[in-house]
Amino acid sequence: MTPTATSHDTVHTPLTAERVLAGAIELADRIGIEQFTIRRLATELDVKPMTIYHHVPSKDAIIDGIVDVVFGQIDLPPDELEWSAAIRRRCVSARSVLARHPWAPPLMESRTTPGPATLRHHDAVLGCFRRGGLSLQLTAHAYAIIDSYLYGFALQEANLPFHGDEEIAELAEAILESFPVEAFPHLAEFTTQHVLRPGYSFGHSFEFGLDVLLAGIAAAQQSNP
Amino acid sequence: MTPTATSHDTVHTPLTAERVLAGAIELADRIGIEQFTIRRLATELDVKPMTIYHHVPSKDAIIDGIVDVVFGQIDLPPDELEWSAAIRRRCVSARSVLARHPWAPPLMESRTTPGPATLRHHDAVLGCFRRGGLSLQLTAHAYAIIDSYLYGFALQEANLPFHGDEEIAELAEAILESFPVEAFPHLAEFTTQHVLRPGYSFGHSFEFGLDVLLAGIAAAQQSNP
DNA sequence: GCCAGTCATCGTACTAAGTACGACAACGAA
DNA sequence: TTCGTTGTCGTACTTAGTACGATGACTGGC
Repeated sequence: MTPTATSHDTVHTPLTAERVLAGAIELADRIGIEQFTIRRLATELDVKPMTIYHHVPSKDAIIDGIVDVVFGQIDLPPDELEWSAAIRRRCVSARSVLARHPWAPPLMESRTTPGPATLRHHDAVLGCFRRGGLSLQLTAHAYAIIDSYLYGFALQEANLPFHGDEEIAELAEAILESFPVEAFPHLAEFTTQHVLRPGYSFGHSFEFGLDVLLAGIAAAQQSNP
Repeated sequence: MTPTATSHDTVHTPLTAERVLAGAIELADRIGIEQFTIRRLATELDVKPMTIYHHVPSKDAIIDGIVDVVFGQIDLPPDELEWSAAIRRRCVSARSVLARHPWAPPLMESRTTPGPATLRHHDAVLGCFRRGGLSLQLTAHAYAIIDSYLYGFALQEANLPFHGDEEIAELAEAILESFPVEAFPHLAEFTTQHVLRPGYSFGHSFEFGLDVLLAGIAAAQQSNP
């Protein structure tokens, strides 16, 4: 580290809050939120740790910020579609966004200071239900159950400890070997006869459940006009 | 701190792994998982930090352990009930358990080394679906969507930043004041016309959504025998 | 072209937390 | 009594968040 800049270094454009957040997301995606530290982020951004604090006030503010960025990545329900189709689109988009950021699901609903993209997102979803003719009461139920399902599915999907057919087989065998088959017969059956069969994918259930919920909301709307 | 034991101290029964886990749950319930540290737990248990490591190998093992304890607190689906009623009971029980332990929802599905109560729980739920006559395929969908909904709801409920009518009003006003009403009209309407009305409770939506999902699964069972 | 002020960057250091290592004391069995 | 066993703890190392203040580069006004 000579005091004069090493000549081969490309001149860095000054760090900004946006670059900090973008780097934070990239790092969290790669190593997980547990391993995510200011020091590692600094290395990633090619600066020293304290430099980061000139652009964001704290690690917590970074978490707030990246959650808002993720909200911004989710497609809003398109105005031109009928409400249930629009919400469906938004949910499918959200699931794919949350799958790209496995650290996000537990955090999306835990921030007490929502950012602008978060507010815009909630406003758009509420507006979609209302334009579809749902009462405030039913809108509340609908939003609560749809998002519960969405975040819960994303949470489970993000925590699947495998990402391919080989890994799933390894893990399943490890768990199965940890207890006698007679102790948990249904778990053993389910694992060997279904999960380990080719073609199994947890994600296949997503649209099934989503459509059940949307149909249930639509039915409630009919029966209570 | 004289080296000889102060005479008025009641003699401590020796610490055990169970007492460590029980204390950990109590502490996490009280101060949250973020604030939960080995050092604080030691103070709580009236021992020094390193004593804890004679009964559990690491903080991570404590997390594994308390998650398993929480699984053990959830009622299993009763054998004598029809499958959907039995699953319903189990879900209602789970929701109330998870509400008592707000730190738990994000962790329940993220452990790679499930404990005995966790395995027993999953085995019982799978067995309930199978005894009800659901195919393995439908059982997989059913379990995935029911648990997504359950954990998602618990996650949202655990993260509600208010716990009474006054707090909710405070927070809502703080959020509403942070932006012009015209910017997010639906959010403003929803908050002032519904959330702030007496009698609103997020939790009221739980059984509505749960019943929609159970009915959807039953319908799928009929149409594909 | 010079200078003072501004601003991004960073070095140092403090505090909190997880936990490895080994000392020590209390207690039971030989 | 003695020795081993077992639970308890003191010390200390490492990693992490971040407060404080210094430093160097860059800028607008002269």
